Amino acid sequence: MGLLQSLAVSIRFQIEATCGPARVGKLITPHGEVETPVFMPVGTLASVKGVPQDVLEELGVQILLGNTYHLYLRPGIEQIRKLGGLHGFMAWPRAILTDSGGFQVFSLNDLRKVTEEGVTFRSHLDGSSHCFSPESAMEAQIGLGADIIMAFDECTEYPADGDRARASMELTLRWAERSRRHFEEHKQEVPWGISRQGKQVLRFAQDDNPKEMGGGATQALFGIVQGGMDPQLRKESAERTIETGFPGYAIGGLSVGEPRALTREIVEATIEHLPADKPRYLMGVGTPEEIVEYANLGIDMMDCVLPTRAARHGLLFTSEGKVSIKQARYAADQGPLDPNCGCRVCTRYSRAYLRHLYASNEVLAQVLNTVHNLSFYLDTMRAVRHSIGLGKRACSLSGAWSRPKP
RNA sequence: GCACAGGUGGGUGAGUGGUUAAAGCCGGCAGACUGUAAAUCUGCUCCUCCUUGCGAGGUACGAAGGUUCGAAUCCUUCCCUGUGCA
Repeated sequence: MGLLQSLAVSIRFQIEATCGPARVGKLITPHGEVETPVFMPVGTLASVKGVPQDVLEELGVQILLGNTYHLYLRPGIEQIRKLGGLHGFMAWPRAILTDSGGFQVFSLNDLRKVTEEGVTFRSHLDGSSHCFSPESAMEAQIGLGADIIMAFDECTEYPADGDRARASMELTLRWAERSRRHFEEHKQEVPWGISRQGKQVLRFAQDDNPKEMGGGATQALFGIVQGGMDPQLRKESAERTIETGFPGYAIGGLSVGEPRALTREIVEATIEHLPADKPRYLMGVGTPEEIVEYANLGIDMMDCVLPTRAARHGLLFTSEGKVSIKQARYAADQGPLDPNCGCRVCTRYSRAYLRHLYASNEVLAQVLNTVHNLSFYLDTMRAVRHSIGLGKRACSLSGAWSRPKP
């Protein structure tokens, strides 16, 4: 691998304590430190649906996800680049990770065609035709300017037979190589992000971390391990992705409809082949109990639409289990959503009010529900870091998660 | 009092002789949601029974009668509601 220089300063990962396979650490990015294990809320369209950026900051969100495919279609990469990159555009001073669009190869099943070169998509917005290749996905992500960007991969569907899983894995490996090559040749400094007034608004990065990152930090490109549900393929995918060389590794292709026990099995089978000193990112996971479980297994980063989407659908996660706030039983319930939660929603509003907002289709229902769910997830991860830091295996905020509902 | 228009399941509202226990929507109940085509989607929602099935009975479209093989749908009377005129 001597041909390609190793990356200039992009991110650094420090492990501070471990407990078995679990670890707590710091991911130092051009836009601040991220304490790991971390849960990353999903903000596909440069927005965590329903929650303003300042509220996200107050909740303690340290890193957000954005999506290349969606932002490419609207408002367009060039537009965002001109407006200060994703950070400047959405006025988010902390870290951002963009997904490459690889997942849309999977989820937009009916609207795409995969070839060696890349993927031809039909826009879900207007039906227009677009191509994504490893190179163009890198170009787009360089334009967006997130701190961490992802290799362009193919998320293997489930179920997939052995031949299909291997072929898909091989394709992802070739795309990983192309992604890295293109990125190395074209990578740029992460834009600080410029506000409307022309001032630098991203003071956190500027003031608190200038020496760490030297102000000239580049983006970091992570590789993605595929291999379907076959531990052998996973091993091979991990080893060969590592050979290509990335500052962090993601486990992709899970949470695609397989049984949960299998997800865990594959995570364990994959994780043992990933380097201990690099961040490990499990993509698309999971429920509150799952994120705890995976942190215990040594996963450092996770993201999932579940807390935000479920919130908009009236499903709330609490220390006492799931609460479907839409139910009429809460119509006169004056109690807090979660008596053990200190979030701004639980300390201020009643279940009856939240239920009313939901039933009335008020936008505020989505806002408050999302704030609570994110708060619950972030609290859970804080507790996990605390426990692992103390050398204890983390446990879920409540046993409710592992108990069957009464 | 007269003239029109109406009275349908928890609400609203289709249906004007037979595949109608009765569309759709709302409400109610249950469920799904895991790198966001998702403020979305899926069931169920008269009663009883069972072998839970495009199952068997029973009720049901203001009330009571009638016509008809068959009526929410046609006729008669009554009750009620809205609008207009006195």
